[in-house]
Amino acid sequence: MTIRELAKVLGVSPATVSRVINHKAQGHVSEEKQELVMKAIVELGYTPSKLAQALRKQRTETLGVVVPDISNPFFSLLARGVETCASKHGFMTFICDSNHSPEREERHINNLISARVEGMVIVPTGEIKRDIFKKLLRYDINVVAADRRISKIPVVEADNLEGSRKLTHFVIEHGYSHIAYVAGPPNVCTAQDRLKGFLSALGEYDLAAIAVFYGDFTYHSGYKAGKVLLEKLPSSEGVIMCGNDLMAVGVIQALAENSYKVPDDFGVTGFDGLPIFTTLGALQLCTVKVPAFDIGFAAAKMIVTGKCEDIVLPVELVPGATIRTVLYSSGKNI
Amino acid sequence: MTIRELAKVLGVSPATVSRVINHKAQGHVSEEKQELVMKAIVELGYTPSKLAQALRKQRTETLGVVVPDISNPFFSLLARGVETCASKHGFMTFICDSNHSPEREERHINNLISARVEGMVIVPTGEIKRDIFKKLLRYDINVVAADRRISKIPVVEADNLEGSRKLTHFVIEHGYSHIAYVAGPPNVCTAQDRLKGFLSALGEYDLAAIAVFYGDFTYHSGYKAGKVLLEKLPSSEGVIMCGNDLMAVGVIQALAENSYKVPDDFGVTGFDGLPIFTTLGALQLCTVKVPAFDIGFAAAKMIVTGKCEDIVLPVELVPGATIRTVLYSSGKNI
DNA sequence: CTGAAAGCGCTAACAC
DNA sequence: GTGTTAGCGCTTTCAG
Repeated sequence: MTIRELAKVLGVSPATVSRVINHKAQGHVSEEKQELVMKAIVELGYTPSKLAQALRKQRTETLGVVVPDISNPFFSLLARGVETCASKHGFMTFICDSNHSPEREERHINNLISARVEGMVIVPTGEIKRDIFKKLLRYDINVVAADRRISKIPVVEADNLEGSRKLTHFVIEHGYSHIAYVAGPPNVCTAQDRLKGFLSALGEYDLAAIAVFYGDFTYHSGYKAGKVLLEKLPSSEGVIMCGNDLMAVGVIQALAENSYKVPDDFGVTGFDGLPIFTTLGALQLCTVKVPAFDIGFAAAKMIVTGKCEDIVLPVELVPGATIRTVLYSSGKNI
Repeated sequence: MTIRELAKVLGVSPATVSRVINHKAQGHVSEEKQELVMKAIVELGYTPSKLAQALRKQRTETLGVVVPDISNPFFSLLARGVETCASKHGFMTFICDSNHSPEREERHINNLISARVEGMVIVPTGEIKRDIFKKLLRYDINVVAADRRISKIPVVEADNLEGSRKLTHFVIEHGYSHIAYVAGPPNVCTAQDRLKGFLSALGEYDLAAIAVFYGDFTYHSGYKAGKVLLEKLPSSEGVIMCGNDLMAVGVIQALAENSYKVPDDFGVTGFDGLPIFTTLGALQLCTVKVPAFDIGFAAAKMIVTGKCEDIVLPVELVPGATIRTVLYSSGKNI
């Protein structure tokens, strides 16, 4: 069923049908023919081909979004933000999963270029190669980085540095002075920003970290960190701050297996503030809420509106119940 | 940059370029010209337009998948399964989020038809309307339902009935005889199957449920159920079985707020077995693992291979640590 | 081995 | 108001 067939059935020209499909009938197609066409469209189940439309109009009205792992609630929320904004502007969205692999990421980007998306938002696994840039430019496709900065493309990110600093202040002001940190991977800028914020806040109080453990943002690495750090921290006045919620949950699990209670024996903090984690288990995680949906939404908006300036979104401290007040513990009065 | 421009630059015909792009150069294009073309492609950053290709070949090699909520780990895992299988066969995937709304679902299906996807997998929010069916047929688009059955289209689902029955046996054999159930929404068949399996297993032991609470699969509804059921169950020998993990976590939270421990005071079970939940908090949830990824993968495979017969995937009991052994409690010897 | 030409489904400029 | 026509970027006969 093509526009031509439909036109033939009705005894009108394809142009007439096209005009009503595209809402350009106003004053160009008689009322009666408009109704005739519209009725036939629903009766025959005709649906215009976006392919042909896009080819002709030179506009696909599609967006792409590439995330490292769609089954991670943070990224799927971000993707949802992109889709929501895109949909609002009549765009369709290709959601792609790079599985943390630069190769898969590149393949997806190429696919999206080939699909002639009008723009894409990427949570990048690393820098973007020269030849990819060339193609993007060649086909006039806007790219914006979400959540993580990379060179030469605009970014929408959260204020991880400030969030981490605030969280650290909050912890210190609860009386903790023995603080260990479980950082995310060194090659991911969000992880670095959070670590930096932590260290800078520590510096302001003339404190030093008991230990810094490098994980990879997974539950498992948090669990391992928990096991290791257990030996370095004094129970009942120690706190383990984590680069994200998932690792915090891993830490809590590790502590639980050694019969330590949170926050009675150890304090624990996370980062991300995903609904799924903050309210999970018996207690509310002390964390920082990063607006994943908003990041995606803003990134998509950049593309559809064409305004491409960096955006840093504020974050919000979630006090939770996984830290407590520590009093005059090791002779140190805060 | 079109194929014609590229051809002109090289002084060859578009047909020649097309042949090398489509790997149809074997014996049709001289070695030297092949290399010439391939070099030019990377140097000029030429990427063929899938739009034009699809229009001409009458094959888009794209799939669509519509899920109720992409930020729910179960569905994003399912979507990932679809995407993985599709990608393996050279297909691109449109992932759409219906947000549990039949209207949004319909809009997405229409968009997918318009994009001329070769097939789509849907986790349906309800039945599919006649006129949608007509269009699907008109454009020869295969649809398969994933996770939930609906009329007249093939389905890939998990064996919820049997899984729930097994889980209930498992619980009863641990000595529990005071069992409450938190069901999912009545209009979702997975919820109904799980409830049925539960009731049937109960019947085999001549037991009756203390109470059945209807939730909606959300954390919040589990939480509410927990608060309510607290008053109906005897502590230390009661168990609350839930229609999914998320509600189980809500129940655990509600219990915790009333200073009840799991499994010491109450047993709790879930359903889904998502990695994110089974290992969360201090204890491993007793649940049934539903292969979300495999469901999506199998559904996509149905479409790309054209074999469309219903599939029921087996599920797996995860013992966990949220139930314990209850001995000869209320005079009832199991 | 290579190129010319037709046409996939649609829209927009132009005629009437 | 309406129809005719050309052409978006590509593939694929068909000739040579």
